[in-house]
Amino acid sequence: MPGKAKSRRGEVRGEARAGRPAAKAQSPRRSGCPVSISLETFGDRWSLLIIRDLMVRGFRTFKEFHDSGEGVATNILAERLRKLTTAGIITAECDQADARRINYRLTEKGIDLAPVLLELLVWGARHEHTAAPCALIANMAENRERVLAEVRRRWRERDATPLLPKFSDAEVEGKSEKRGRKG
Amino acid sequence: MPGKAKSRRGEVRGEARAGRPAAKAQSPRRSGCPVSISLETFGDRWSLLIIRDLMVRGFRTFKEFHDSGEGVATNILAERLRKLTTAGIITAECDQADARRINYRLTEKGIDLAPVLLELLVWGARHEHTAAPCALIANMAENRERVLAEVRRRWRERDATPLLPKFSDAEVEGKSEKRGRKG
DNA sequence: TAATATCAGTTGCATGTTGCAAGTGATGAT
DNA sequence: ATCATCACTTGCAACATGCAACTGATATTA
Repeated sequence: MPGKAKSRRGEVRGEARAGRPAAKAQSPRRSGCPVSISLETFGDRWSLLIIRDLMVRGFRTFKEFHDSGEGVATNILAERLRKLTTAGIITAECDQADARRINYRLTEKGIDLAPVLLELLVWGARHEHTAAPCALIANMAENRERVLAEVRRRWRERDATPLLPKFSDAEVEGKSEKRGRKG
Repeated sequence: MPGKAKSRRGEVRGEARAGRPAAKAQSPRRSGCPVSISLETFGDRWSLLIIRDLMVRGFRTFKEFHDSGEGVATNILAERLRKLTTAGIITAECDQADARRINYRLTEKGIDLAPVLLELLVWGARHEHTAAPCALIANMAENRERVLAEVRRRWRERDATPLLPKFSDAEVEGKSEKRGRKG
């Protein structure tokens, strides 16, 4: 079972420190705003990249996430998978064919993050230098409903075919200025 | 001018450490994925909350952000405002009527994050215990285009009327289980 | 004009988080 | 039996965060 830590530092802490992000549900210092609460649940970089990889790359396992090219540390990856499982955004199940492996999957709650990921994708491709093909992203931006429906269909049917490839790292430098980009 | 630090720790660092999120544009370890790059630009919790406050609460000043009820530290707030300015997501201009104040504003690039924030809001209200009125969020979810158009209109016309109130902290506990929520 | 308050930060330091690299235990392949 | 693989755990160094006090500039008040 993932995340079965023998002990955790800070576990015996008293009251949560004022101002520190309330990672635990019972922390008393928490805004009631849905955006704030969402960010507490999954808002860190690595969690969102795990969700991305599950959603659009068809990844399922710890090793696939680790080899995504983003440079995540194994202890952080393990910790995020545990947190996302606890939050009910993903599930973990042992691979029947290979007991070493754990297969992760988005839950209903998790797949509902598809619109968030799609908007991040569209924004990033429009405003930053990326390795994403312009035509591909433009098409996704024009057909949001269709893309989201397809994301959901692949999730429902456990179809691991990637919706997006792994974008090369090396292509980012040297791309021309984006149209309309300011600042 | 905001963020004009006398000195910054880490500024004389050599090569960026492998695996550390590439906060600087020239870092060599960066995925080409738009989602990953977006998260590097503004993906941390406090940055997103600043953008939220500019976008839907009509906040403009350092003090307003600080008093948002989220518990942000002043050094972190100052740092995030500087980074968001550098990234071209917000601008800072001195208040003509009061030279002590700096008024922050979303840029074109920044207001384009409205769909991301709206999806976070909708997801959070649907899947977590929040203090947001259900009818209000349901209405926003049903009329995404209209809400986004209104967000843009208020931005364009520098209309600081809040689109959303500050949700109380105290209401989060004790709300009934959300419909359809699992985990 | 002097005293006080406000604004936007800065600072030093303690604490928490992140990430490296080595390592572990269970399992599968040879 | 040996080796490789998978999903982690571990100890520790480096970095990030946040507290509380503080600063300089500016506005308000007496």
